[in-house]
Amino acid sequence: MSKSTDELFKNVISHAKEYGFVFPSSEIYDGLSAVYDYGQNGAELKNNIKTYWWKAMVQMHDNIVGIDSAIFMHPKIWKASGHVDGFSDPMIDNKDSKKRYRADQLLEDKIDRYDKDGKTDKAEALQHDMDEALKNEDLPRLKELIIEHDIACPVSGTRNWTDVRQFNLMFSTQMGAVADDADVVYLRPETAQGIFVNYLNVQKSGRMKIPFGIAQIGKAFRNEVIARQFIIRMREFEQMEMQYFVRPGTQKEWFNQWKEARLKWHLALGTDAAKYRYHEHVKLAHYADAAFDIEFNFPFGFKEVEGIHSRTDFDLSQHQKFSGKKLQYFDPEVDPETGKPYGNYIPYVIETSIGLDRMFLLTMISAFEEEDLSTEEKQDSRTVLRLHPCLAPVKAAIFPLTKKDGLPEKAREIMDRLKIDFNIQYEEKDAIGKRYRRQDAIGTPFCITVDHQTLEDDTVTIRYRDTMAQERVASADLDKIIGDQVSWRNLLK
RNA sequence: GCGGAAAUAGCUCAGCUGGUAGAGCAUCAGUUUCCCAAACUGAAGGCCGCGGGUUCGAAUCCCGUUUUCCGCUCCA
Repeated sequence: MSKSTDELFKNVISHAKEYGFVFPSSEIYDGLSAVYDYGQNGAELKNNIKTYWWKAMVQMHDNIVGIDSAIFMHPKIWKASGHVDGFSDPMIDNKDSKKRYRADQLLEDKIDRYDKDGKTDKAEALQHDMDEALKNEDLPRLKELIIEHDIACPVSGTRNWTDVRQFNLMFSTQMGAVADDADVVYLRPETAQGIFVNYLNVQKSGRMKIPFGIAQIGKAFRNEVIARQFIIRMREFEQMEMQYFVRPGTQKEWFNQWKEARLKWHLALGTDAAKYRYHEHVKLAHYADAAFDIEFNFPFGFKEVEGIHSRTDFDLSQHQKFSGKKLQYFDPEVDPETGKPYGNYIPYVIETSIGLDRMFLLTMISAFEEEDLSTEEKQDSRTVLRLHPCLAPVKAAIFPLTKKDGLPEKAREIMDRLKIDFNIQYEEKDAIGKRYRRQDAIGTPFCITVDHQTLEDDTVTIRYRDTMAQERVASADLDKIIGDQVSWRNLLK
């Protein structure tokens, strides 16, 4: 990280706290690791990002509907999805090289080596012992096996191992008042499964025809081994996901379509296109047949903001298997090749999954500017958030030029009218210039000033955040001027 | 989880070799000004992250701990 981008990131974090966007959680108790709260302006900005996404995905597509599923789900769901097995690994660290390994993989490697050396009996014995230990979740036994079979760290070559520890990335809690193993439930580690298990409900009650999508915005929880870089990786985070159900064989086509549509959604906000890139997954997860990330160039490098994954029929098939309920779809459309309907099948799924908190940070970083306004006479600068007007927490601020002569009353009158449609702030404290700068800092696109002339002819000055230019307009026109700029039409058309 | 660095007012930071806390900005009240960081007067705000220890005395030295940042590591 270069010095200037490092500075930028630090400044954005300070700014986010100072102006009520993001606070460390439980700060008066020293904070809670990797958990953050959204403040008064942050909550508005986040809600606006959600609205933009929801409108673009649900409202603009007549074949996509939105749901809101519970965070608690049947524990079997996480067996079916692979999270119980895939999200909890026995790990061991080498104290010399500081490298961490999956204990079972170290043993697997050893088994392979035994096989290669022709020591098949040893290989079989170890395989048996390991399977036994894994089945019983006997972690100390796994370490014994590593010691017994003289396994050394591939990096340091030493046998100086820590104990084997279980890393489970899912948070668990008990359901029901009596603590009992049988009642363990997990906090969902992704929102997608809430969509998959409701796929049939939505399809039937909404009479959805393939292709169709189900969208959801919601919290997910992961007990990350390490969670850092501000709100990039949090233990509690929010996802905006859409699962698009398609006929098998057409997934490639839809995958490409969504890949492009999603990048377009990002770029519509006016963010520098050069900051974005696609990243193709070379090593695919077990459920996917194609995967692209949309990455953004954060001050600390390119990071995933959104993933577009072709998930095949893996999830629905798994749920059909584990639940015993048929999750197939009857497609009455005629296949031109066979002349018969496509009939019953389990749909394939294209997933678009965006991290809301990352999107929030991306938006803050892109908008943040420390602008030098110095002239020959005096030094001057301002901090301005160049947020898209649709996303700005406060749409307009209303100032009486002075605190007397009836100007505050007039200003309040205009505010009372505008606040029905827009989030408006009123300020009369301090000099006008200072009030402008305060609004710049939270990204308010318009400042409206009521002066003595307003009392005579009902005109006001409107000052634009980005250019700092002022214009005198009729107060009656404000609704339209602001309305045009903050209309979702600007992003969705 | 390992290694390194840091933590002092809302923010940015100063505080020397130990002697019970300071600046700028921000906040609040008032006076004055009135279209781009104005001035003046006053006020509030800190158990110096937390807990131990050394000492007559600790923001300062030592140990532990929490949180944050950086590098590994991890990342469905």
